[in-house]
Amino acid sequence: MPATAADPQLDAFAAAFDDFVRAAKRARARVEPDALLTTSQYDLLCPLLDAGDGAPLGLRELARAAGVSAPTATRMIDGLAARALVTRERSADDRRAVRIALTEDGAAAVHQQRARQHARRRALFDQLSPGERRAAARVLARLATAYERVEH
Amino acid sequence: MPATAADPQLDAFAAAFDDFVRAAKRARARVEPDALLTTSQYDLLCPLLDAGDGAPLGLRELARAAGVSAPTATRMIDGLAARALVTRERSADDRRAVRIALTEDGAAAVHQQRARQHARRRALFDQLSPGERRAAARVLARLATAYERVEH
DNA sequence: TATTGTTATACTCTATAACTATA
DNA sequence: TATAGTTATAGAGTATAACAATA
Repeated sequence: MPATAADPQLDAFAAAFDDFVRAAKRARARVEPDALLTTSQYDLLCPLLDAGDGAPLGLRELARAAGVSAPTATRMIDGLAARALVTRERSADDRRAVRIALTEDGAAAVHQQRARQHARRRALFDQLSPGERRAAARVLARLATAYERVEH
Repeated sequence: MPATAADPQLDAFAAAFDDFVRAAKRARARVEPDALLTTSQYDLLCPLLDAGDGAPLGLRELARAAGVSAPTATRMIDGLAARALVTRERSADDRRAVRIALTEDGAAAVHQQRARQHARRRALFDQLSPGERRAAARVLARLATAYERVEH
């Protein structure tokens, strides 16, 4: 029935991949409900925390890093500013630009989210034997580079 | 600075995990734009294809399998029915229930999506050496079970 | 009373196109 | 003309609460 010959190894790989994706999705759904930030908001604000100490960044910069369009970032920042998690000010040197910075509450929220993510990673890690840990790190890194080489 | 002692192995695992997630997200973004179905729609309709040959299922059944609420499934089915990818009929035996079935176009759309997913998996698989393929299948399966055991 | 599904409502995420203001 | 950002518009996905119809 299939157009291509069956490949048991590929089938095993695909099945494992599916199981992994589904398990990760369920795990995320279990944790997300009471988080202060959605995943998208976390991705958008992360560069501000990494820039450190209230250092502001431009909207375009945040949008590009998070992989969203500028209007999407504007909308998201609207909501986050309304919750007083970020400030948005017109830049003095270039009056077209805005300078977006984390408030204390905003930095705390991003920190909290990061800590949760670390805790989840650690809980997963803790389930593995030492050999499995090494294998997992190697495989995930390898898959990441493989993805980048697939029909760019 | 960190509250817990540094663990280079955990750090390597977490970094590899992050890289993997980001690479997967980028790959998905590259492929999705011209697909007939979104990922959510595909997840909702998959059980209908698996049930086979126009066999109808109830709305609640589809919602539960896809992990969404009943109103969400109703909305999604509204859109899919408007595009003539599914039919929705009141059941004769239980007049509360609706029977949702794929049309020919709907089945073709789900098939197409599945074929694309397989092609992407295969392309990734093809990047790996035989040893890496075995290791990847083993690790992904292991991580899936580990997820299920994390603070249920 | 319990179940199936829909409507009402509300919010987030997402994009493209058109616009403003500044450089 | 080019760049930074916003507004307008549109649509998907998501949920909870309230409802209708049927069992």
